[in-house]
Amino acid sequence: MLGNAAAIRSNTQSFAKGERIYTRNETAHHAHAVLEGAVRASHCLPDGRRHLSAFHLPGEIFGLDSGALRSHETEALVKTTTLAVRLDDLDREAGIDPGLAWGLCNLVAAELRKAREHMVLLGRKSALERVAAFLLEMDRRLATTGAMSKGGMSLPMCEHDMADYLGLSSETVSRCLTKLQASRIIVMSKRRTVRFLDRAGLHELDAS
Amino acid sequence: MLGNAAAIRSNTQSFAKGERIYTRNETAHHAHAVLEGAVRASHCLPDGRRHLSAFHLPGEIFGLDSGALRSHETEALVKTTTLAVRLDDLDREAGIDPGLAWGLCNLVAAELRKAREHMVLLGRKSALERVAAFLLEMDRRLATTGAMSKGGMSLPMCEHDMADYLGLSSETVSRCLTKLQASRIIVMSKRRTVRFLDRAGLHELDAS
DNA sequence: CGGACCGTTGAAACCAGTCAAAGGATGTGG
DNA sequence: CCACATCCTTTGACTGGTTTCAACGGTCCG
Repeated sequence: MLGNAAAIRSNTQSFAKGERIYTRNETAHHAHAVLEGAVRASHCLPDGRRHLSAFHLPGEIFGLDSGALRSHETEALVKTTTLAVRLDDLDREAGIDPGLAWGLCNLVAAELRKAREHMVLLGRKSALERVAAFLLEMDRRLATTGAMSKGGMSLPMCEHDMADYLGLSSETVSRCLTKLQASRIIVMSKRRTVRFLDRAGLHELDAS
Repeated sequence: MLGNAAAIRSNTQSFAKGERIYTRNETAHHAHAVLEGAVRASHCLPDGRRHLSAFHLPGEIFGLDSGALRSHETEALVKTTTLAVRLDDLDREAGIDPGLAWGLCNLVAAELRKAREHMVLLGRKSALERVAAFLLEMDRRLATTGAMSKGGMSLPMCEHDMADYLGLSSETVSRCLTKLQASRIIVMSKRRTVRFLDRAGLHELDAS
């Protein structure tokens, strides 16, 4: 979807675990398509409170939602490679190629729908509902990648990141995961590895 | 911005207070530019909990963020007129006119940035911070319209709608507004009419 | 082997939700 | 123009889900 047009320069970039990809208020140079790994987009309040507005997983795109300056910062959660596309090329080509511009518009619109859905979670769901919804979301989005083995789904983020994505404290996330295991709805054999025992039960808890 | 191209049919539509503009799961036919009035976008959970993902005010656009089917419903808060643009025309013209497609893409991207900022509010701010942020947001967005008279800013939505937008209960919104008045930061002379006494104090409470 | 990070669990405090009641505003129809 | 019903707003008392604080064991990595 990105980088098909000949006049758009792209290159793969690699980021180590924890490495910053871009920072708030920095000039935006590239959009990225995640090839491998995982990325978090974080917003901080002056007093240090943090919120993650998105995770970006393989096959997904980020860094398009920019004015001239970045509104948030992004970091690699694990070793990550992206296909980086120069925004000035994209801007120029999108001004010429309507198919490209319209395709990008629909990508961003889909992103907006997801964001609005997440707002409902943040505004109206209980802690257990949020965690259940999160697991189902990750299951869906990781399904296409190598993160699903027979042992279960391997999550790339720590519980603190989940908490900041879900508007909870990390302790509450831990308690919810413990409760889901006690209810025989999931099992976590290894750290960050989740297997569903009762998917219908999860959907019921999700409440959406 | 919308409807400039000759081949795009548009017409003004009028909606009474409380009238539905479109419903969830309905086929999307039009995008709208608000000419006058105000619109709420609402999402409901199966058990009746409601969340408002956006208010749309004069000069703003909504209904672009759609796949084939609407993901949420929209209603007029007060008597509202919109410029309605046929989505099939838009789709066809955007496939031809790159300037149009790219302009729409940037509109949607701006919408996405606003949505992500609102997530921070929903995920990490206290009730008082949310209400303070809301008042400042409305002040900014209503500044261009006739909603600002010498008596203050006239809000088009009730406190229940504010609550569902901010992820609070309407009682909590009422208590926060009362507290802001007791602190001499705002005054509400008439229902839904707010005047700022201490704008710096509001920004301080907002915490962003 | 040591240290930082991660995850778990318990106890206590607190913020916001819920329930309830009452008064005020708005709009309708007689 | 008034009577009445409905919706909106405010306020109090209580409840409870989540956060906070703290401590501990486990894991990963240098």
